[in-house]
Amino acid sequence: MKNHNKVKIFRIESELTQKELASNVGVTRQTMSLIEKGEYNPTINLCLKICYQLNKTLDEIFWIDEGEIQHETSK
Amino acid sequence: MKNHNKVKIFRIESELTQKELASNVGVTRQTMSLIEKGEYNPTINLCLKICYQLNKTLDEIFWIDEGEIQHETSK
DNA sequence: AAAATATGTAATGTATAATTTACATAAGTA
DNA sequence: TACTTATGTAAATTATACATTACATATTTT
Repeated sequence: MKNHNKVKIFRIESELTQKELASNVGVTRQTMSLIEKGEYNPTINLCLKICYQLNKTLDEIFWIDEGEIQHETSK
Repeated sequence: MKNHNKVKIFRIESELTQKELASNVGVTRQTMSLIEKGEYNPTINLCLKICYQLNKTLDEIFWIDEGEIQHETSK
């Protein structure tokens, strides 16, 4: 299932590059790229670290309403 | 890093057993047990499914303030 | 034009989330 | 007493999050 989130939006607002954000939360740039594109399903601990860096909450960055879930069949 | 959350609290409020909640979100009872105990670091998709079942948001169940993080050295 | 920065992505490897099977205990119930 | 229900946990396996290395393109800067 695809995983939209608002990481890219808030990262740019914070004037951070993928590399900087990735480094700050302890993952690689590639991992951050895939998370932004919704192609990885990050763990809650990593989501929390991203929240702390971007000064946002889980709901602000990662909440998806139940009706909006993208299942594999709809890609 | 240990992963406290309020899954157990809200599960009991919802009068669900571990088995029922696990089955409803598509994991095993054992996995749900470990998540409740903070010994697994679930993915955001699984967290969202748990939220939908318990009618709560990510912040209500999984938010942890940055200062409250338990690192492995403090266990 | 050349060099540096920012991002995308593919292939392979490693760490760990989650499964499966199984056994254990406590508490309620027939 | 036996039987069922709810939970904890351990060992072995599988699936997948994430790392590593590498190469690509577009944009900016010198």
